[in-house]
Amino acid sequence: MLKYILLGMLNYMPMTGYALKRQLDGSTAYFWHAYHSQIYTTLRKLEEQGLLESELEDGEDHLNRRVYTITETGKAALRGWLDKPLTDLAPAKEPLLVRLFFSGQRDKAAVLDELRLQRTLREQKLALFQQMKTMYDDNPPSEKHAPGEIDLARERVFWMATLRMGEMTMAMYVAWLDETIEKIEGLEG
Amino acid sequence: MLKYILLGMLNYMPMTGYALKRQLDGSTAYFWHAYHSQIYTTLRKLEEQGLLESELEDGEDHLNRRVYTITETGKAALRGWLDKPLTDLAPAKEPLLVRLFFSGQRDKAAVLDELRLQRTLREQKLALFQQMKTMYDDNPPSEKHAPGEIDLARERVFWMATLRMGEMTMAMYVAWLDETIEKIEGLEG
DNA sequence: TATCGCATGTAACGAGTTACATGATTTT
DNA sequence: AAAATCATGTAACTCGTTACATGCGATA
Repeated sequence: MLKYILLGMLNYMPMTGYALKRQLDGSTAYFWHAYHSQIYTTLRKLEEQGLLESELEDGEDHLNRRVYTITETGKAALRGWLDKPLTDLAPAKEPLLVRLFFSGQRDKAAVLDELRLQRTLREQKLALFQQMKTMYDDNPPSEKHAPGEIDLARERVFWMATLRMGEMTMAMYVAWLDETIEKIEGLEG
Repeated sequence: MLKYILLGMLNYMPMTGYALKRQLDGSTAYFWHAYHSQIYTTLRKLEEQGLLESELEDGEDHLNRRVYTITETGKAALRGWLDKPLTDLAPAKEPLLVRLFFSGQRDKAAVLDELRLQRTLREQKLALFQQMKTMYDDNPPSEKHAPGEIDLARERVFWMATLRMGEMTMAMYVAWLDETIEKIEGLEG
């Protein structure tokens, strides 16, 4: 999956591995997280496969900045992947729910502490998403796009949809935690 | 993580790998999915580590049924894990959002088809969760539990909370899809 | 007799995580 | 002078996925 995220990002513009890491942390990390170690190795692999090309940027500073550019083959691979729709649900992986499922024999106070901490974390994320949405709304890309160029106004609709999902997910999670905390508080012991 | 799911399940009663697979598919799979191949290999590993013991059940039928039982060491490992609370958010992995993020240059109709299919799938899951909740509610475990035994009524509160999460997640997802589909329908091209 | 459900496993691969490792530049 | 940020990578490991493989018993 990371493969296509990298191709997708480099389809907007050439970038270094480091820039990609920062870019991902500020956008796709909310629905697909990756470590820098995996990013660098995947970039090398994609270059070997001919989907990317790289150049050591020898500017004034002599930092070893390797800039990756997507190739035509890479663009085709990205398009090919996007053209094959998802036909099933992604298998869920929710550590907190695993823990809660088996928490019947745990100390009630400990469970509540854990849930309340999670509530705080989710609420922080919720605030972050709301802030990001506002930032986006305040900076609309008013430029008209040239033919052949990427239509940023259109892209924004899709990016905003993922942000909105983040917002809704966190709000739902907080609501569920409130409900669950209340139910567990009602238990004896 | 699967390690603790298996320990958690076997903490209720001894079971075969096959039974565990079915058990998981009917409960924890909604927040932690696993293939049978991984279940069998993990069970072997846990036995090597002394957290489980197994016996070939030589009953009337000569099916090679290997029944796993949790050891005291296994119970301690499970408790130890449950006692260490989660202090962070699980990194998200949402393939649909990855695809949507990079779908700005895709054919509008193709994107809508994909989202509508996902809507159907989530709605089916939603109906399933609601049905499961009703089933649970109709069959309350009224037996009093003996001291030292597992309090099923209490367990149920935790199990129901995970079911409720499944329900809320799917409802939220459907609502988000409706919203998103509408926005994309409004785009030109 | 053919297929379905029960029952168990291995092998190869790919994805993802954690830890280790280095060195330059910029800011405090 | 120290700390933070920029910048890139490797190695070992664990986890997860896909495919392959087998055989019994019950049902259709």
